[in-house]
Amino acid sequence: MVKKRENMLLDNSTEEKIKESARKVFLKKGYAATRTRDIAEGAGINLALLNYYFRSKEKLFELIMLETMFSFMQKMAVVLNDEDSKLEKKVELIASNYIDFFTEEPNVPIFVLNEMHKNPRLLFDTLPVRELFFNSVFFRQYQTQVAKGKIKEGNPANFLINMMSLIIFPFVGSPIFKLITGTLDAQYLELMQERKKLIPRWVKAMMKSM
Amino acid sequence: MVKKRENMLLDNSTEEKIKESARKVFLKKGYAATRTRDIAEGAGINLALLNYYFRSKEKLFELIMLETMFSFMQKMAVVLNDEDSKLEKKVELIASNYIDFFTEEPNVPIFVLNEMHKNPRLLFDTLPVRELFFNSVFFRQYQTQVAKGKIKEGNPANFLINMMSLIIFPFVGSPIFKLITGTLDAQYLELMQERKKLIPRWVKAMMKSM
DNA sequence: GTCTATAGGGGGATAGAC
DNA sequence: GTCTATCCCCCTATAGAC
Repeated sequence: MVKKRENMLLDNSTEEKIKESARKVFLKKGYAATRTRDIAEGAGINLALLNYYFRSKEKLFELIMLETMFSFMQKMAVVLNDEDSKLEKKVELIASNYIDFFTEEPNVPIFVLNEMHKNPRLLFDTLPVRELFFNSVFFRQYQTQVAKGKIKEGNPANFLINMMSLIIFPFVGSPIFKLITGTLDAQYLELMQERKKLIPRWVKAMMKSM
Repeated sequence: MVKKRENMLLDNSTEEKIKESARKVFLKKGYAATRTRDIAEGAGINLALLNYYFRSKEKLFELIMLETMFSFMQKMAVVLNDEDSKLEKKVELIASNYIDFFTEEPNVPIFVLNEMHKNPRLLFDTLPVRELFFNSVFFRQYQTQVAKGKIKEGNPANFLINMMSLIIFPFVGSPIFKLITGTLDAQYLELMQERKKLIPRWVKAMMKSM
């Protein structure tokens, strides 16, 4: 269902062209403000053809959403269950992966969060996120650290929330942060790169004092 | 321009009823998905009357947006410039104020962030946020701590970003976090309350190791 | 100020030719 | 598979009566 990036780029089928265009427009404008006409135009085809392939705007949207969330989760899942790396290294990898991902696709976070907020059902139809997290090597390692007293005992939810907040929110709130700090786009991206190394340290420091 | 809450609640004028309804619908659905018919219905008046008072959907939206952002910023501004409290106390107050605010109005953060992302111009037309922050007592205190070596030297932007991330993101990503951690709505709100006290500690711990 | 009625346009979806 | 033409609903905005 979800093809590899290489295949997608080589695949010049009409269906793929429409999906690429749809992805671009949906991510930029959100579901409600998107016009199927714009998607068609972006794909270099006709409106009728869009409906021929995907039946409706809604169906096309759900497909794009599913694929986007899947790639979103997958980035995490791979790292979470790596047996060879330690907890701190995993935090570093997660931060690094997501920061690279969002740097290339800056609209993904706000898009996913917003649509999810409007329609939480979209979440349930996807993946067993809950099991994915609690059965992970990552979580087991976290618990070990707590048992050893290296991480102060507390709600594990806070660990997850804090880590993801530090990684994702700077992208979600970028317009405000850029304005307040008077940072240009290029500088801001540099800052995000620096944060790859800082976030693991911060997470570590925080968790000692929960 | 922006009236006090007490006045708003007592003010039963048609104009105010429309604004209240508009606020509710816009916050819930976002600009694009909002129908002026729904606003009118919610206010118990007719569609024509809405345009009589506010000229257009867009004008009404801009007004609501402006007021929302204003109250958003004001919450911060008051604390930032308090001469009597120390830096750590300020972080505590900011966290506490925002968590209470978002608990009452859970749609505000994602709404503001999303609309701002779609149309960053909305930001520029508001307030001199930049000056507000850098000329604040808060920022001066931050610099003093850095000079004293109590906060490790680093980009001040990170201080702001991290604090706001820990405060706001849990509300923005609530659907996902609830799902992953298997938390019910009431429990999640409890968690947010607990975070009022935890966030200042975390911020402090982080800033020692920038 | 408030209403009813309607203009006017936009957008999603389909029929039907090629 | 792909196009043109068109349907039809929905939504914003306004005209005009009260």
